[in-house]
Amino acid sequence: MKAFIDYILQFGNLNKHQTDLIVSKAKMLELHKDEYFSEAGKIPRQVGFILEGVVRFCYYNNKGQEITHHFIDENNFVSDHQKFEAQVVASEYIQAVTDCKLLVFSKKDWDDIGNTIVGWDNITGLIVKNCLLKTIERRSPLVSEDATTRYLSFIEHFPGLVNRIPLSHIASYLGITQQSLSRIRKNIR
Amino acid sequence: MKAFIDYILQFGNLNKHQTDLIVSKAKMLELHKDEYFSEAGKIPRQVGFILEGVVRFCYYNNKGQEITHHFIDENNFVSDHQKFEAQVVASEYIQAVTDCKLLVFSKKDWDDIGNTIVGWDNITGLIVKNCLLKTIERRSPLVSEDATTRYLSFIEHFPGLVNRIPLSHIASYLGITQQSLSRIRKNIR
DNA sequence: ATCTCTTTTTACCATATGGTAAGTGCTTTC
DNA sequence: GAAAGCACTTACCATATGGTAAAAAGAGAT
Repeated sequence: MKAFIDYILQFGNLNKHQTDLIVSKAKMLELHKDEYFSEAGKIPRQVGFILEGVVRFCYYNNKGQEITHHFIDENNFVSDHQKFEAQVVASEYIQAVTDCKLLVFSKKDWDDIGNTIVGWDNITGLIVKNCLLKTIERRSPLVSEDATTRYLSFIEHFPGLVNRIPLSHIASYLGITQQSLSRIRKNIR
Repeated sequence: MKAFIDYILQFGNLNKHQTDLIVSKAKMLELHKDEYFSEAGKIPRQVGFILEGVVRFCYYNNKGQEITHHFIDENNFVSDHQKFEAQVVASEYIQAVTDCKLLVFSKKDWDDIGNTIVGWDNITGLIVKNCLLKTIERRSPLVSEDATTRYLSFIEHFPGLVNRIPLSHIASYLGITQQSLSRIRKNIR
């Protein structure tokens, strides 16, 4: 819980009274491996903060292939945020890659916090911007890299995740086949 | 100028008095093809709004290759925004791909607007978020697509830009060689 | 018009990656 | 302990893309 508050305080100042309010709204949610946090075709009902575990964002392209385009691990927010804020149906899945423990906030509680704490919208705005920027910094360079470099970039950007995520998901994230990634792993060692 | 105000009003309400203030701070800037709007190693001094023309964001990778990772055209803001807000040196270039006309704001004028207009930070926050999201939506899918699909995606996401941007820049953006792109163009028609 | 410079297209071969298929190893279940 | 189910690795061949080089096509200047 401290990690959660610390995370938020990076983006703005809040007093004890305010952080207590936030914490009081948080519910605990456990997800088993492969369970969904939110699903395509459904309205995202909550914002989460990962205490333990890893989730991935994925969608299906027009060939029916499942594309993983983002991973999130401990001490980060997880949310299909545009869709959550607008309360409209999502077009992608957020799925637990490992068993997970999260703090979650319902839309109502999230809005309550915003209506009570002056400056909360500002803080969450900064957090969202920060997450989007990190996503771009990780994903965008892959476009111009070859498969081996992509894998090395992945290791650099997600240190500690390589051994916790199935090879097939990493390959999908990197835009290569799992056979290719397996071959690359062999060549590297 | 109307297009500029209309753009801003998409993200929040402002009265005539407020929009007049904003307009009064805007300076006109013309860039010739290939001139830089901001440069790696220098602090970005201004935020721009493109009235005419196209710019690109590019950097050099560790092999010395120039990588174009973003295009911006008419009626959009252009800014190395993180670096501009923090007033720290940039690590990439923003260059005019065609002759350009822009409205620009110095850091001081930009801050003045923020200190005068209540809610301005909120509006600019939404604009930045919106731009980042668009960037991700355009760039991220390329990772998992083959060269032909990338080119078709480009045409879809940047309609009207294909004929205004040199082939080499588009190829770089798509992470393929210009020879490959030329071959793909031939195969498509 | 001619020349120069830039941009785009072709060609040829080398190579990385994909597709299909099978094999290995690990974990779970009964 | 055998069977079954996953995850990962290998192998083989087909193919898309890269690298090098040259030719063709445009654009601009004198």
